[in-house]
Amino acid sequence: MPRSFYITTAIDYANGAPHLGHAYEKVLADVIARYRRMQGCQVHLLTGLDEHGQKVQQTAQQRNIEPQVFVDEIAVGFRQMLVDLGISNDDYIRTTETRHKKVVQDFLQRLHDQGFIYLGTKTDWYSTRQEQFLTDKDRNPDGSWPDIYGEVTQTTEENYYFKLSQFQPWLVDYLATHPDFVNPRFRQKQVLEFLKEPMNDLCISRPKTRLTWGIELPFDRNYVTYVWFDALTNYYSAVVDRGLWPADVHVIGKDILSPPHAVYWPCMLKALGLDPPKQLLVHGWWTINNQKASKSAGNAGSTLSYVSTHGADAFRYYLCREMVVGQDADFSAVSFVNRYKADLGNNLGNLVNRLLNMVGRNYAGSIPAAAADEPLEQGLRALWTETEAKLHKAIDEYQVSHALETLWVFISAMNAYIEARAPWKLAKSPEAADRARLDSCLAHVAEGLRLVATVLLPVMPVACAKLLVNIGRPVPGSFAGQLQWSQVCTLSKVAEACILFPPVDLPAPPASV
RNA sequence: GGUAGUGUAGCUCAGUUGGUUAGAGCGCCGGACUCAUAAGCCGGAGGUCGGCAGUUCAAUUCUGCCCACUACCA
Repeated sequence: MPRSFYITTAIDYANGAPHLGHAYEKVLADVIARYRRMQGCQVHLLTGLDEHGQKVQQTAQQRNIEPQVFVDEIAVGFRQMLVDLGISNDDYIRTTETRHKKVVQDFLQRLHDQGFIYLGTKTDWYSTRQEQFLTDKDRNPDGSWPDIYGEVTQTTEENYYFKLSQFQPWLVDYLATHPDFVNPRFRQKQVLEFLKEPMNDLCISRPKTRLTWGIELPFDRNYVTYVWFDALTNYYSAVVDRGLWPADVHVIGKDILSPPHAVYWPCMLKALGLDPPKQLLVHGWWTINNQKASKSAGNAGSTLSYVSTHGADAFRYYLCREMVVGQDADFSAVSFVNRYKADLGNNLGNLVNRLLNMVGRNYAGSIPAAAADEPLEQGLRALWTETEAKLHKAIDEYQVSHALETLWVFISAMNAYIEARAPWKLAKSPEAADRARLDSCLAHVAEGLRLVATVLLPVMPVACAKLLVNIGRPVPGSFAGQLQWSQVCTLSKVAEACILFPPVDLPAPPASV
């Protein structure tokens, strides 16, 4: 019985087009999912779309269409992005689906029955011009309201509240006893810091007079539920029939760690008698040319164009290599092109072609068996053993960039190994010993590339499959028995040539991007 | 104002459970080579590891204070 592994991304909010942040989170989750699949886990990768709420309702109104029609349109764009990026999600949940609504209502009813939800009143200041509630934070320093809000009136509104505060002691204790709940660890400290202050109960409803585009409260038809009980529940509603709860990892951005994922969600689950997710993997934000990615700057979407110019694999590699999970990273045309040319084209792609050409020239395209075994060969094999160990460690900590860094040390070493062996000289030697060295050289590079391509499949599925096929090897569906240094490439027929990462002439990018 | 993170070579960043000459990639300079996507290899220049103080035989790594930037909170 293979171990199951349930991993999710945050669901994207259906207001606007997909951008780099959306893309990265999917890629990171997908790489982890593919890696676990190769390790033999029964993986379930979930992503989806958050489709309710004020903004969606407003935008649909402005366009004079039904909200459902609007989100259906948005969903097409987001799902296309998944296809473009090669994301291997097993499911796609939309919060307007019946299967989701049923679970949300079931949750709400159960909590209401058990007394965890109550009706409360709250007095607020409301700006009719901005159609939003204001807090003291919005005031001018002198206590007056800024002009942009127009007339500000005091309103009293009844809403339903979840007794969040009563779970605070439990949560503090849970975090103390589960130091790996939030990865990276320094993020967990921030959550604990947040929990030093007493929490308020969580408002979970909006009256239909203000918001109709949402899931109706099962115990009061005049209200819909608001934001978190709807959005967070997707992780559970999508797998309710599969018995996959609790999730192994929720991949999220740092902006929605605290309080939603680290506070609301575990407390909601606790109240329902369900386990919290096993871990939250929190990534940072991308800047673009050292500037905040934003819709107004128009820089966030344009980065996705590299998928079409350089391929999804290169894009995935760049994102994984450049961002240390947890930290912020910067996306720039210069660094993208550098990574593409240097890491992918020169170090890896060119190495493949060196091998194919030499095997073609000297062995009629059939990989020789290793004959000589000297310190150069032993060194390369020892480096692989070391590389593989580091790689697994890095991936287990979800530090994909470290894993790739380590792997490129090995790729570099193969290039250096070829120089040291100088097969073009060996080929001209009449000595039998030199012929044996030539055999070994090409056999070792072939085997090294097989290992690299295998272990890189989760990051660059298409390019690595192509690499394996071009050295005459099948594409494995599992790591089992595939990561030891072996002689399986012997007598494999290689392709004549293979350009994995061709030089790309870029259309002159806008100077600002 | 509080809390956290970051501050290491020109640029982007690793790393150091405290210990000999601090690392990588890119960029730059020089060299040798030619199997290859003018790729690859070797060598070199370049750093008071943010500042100050403390602990220690020894600190870039630990502690305290300070400075700068970022994020969250107020």
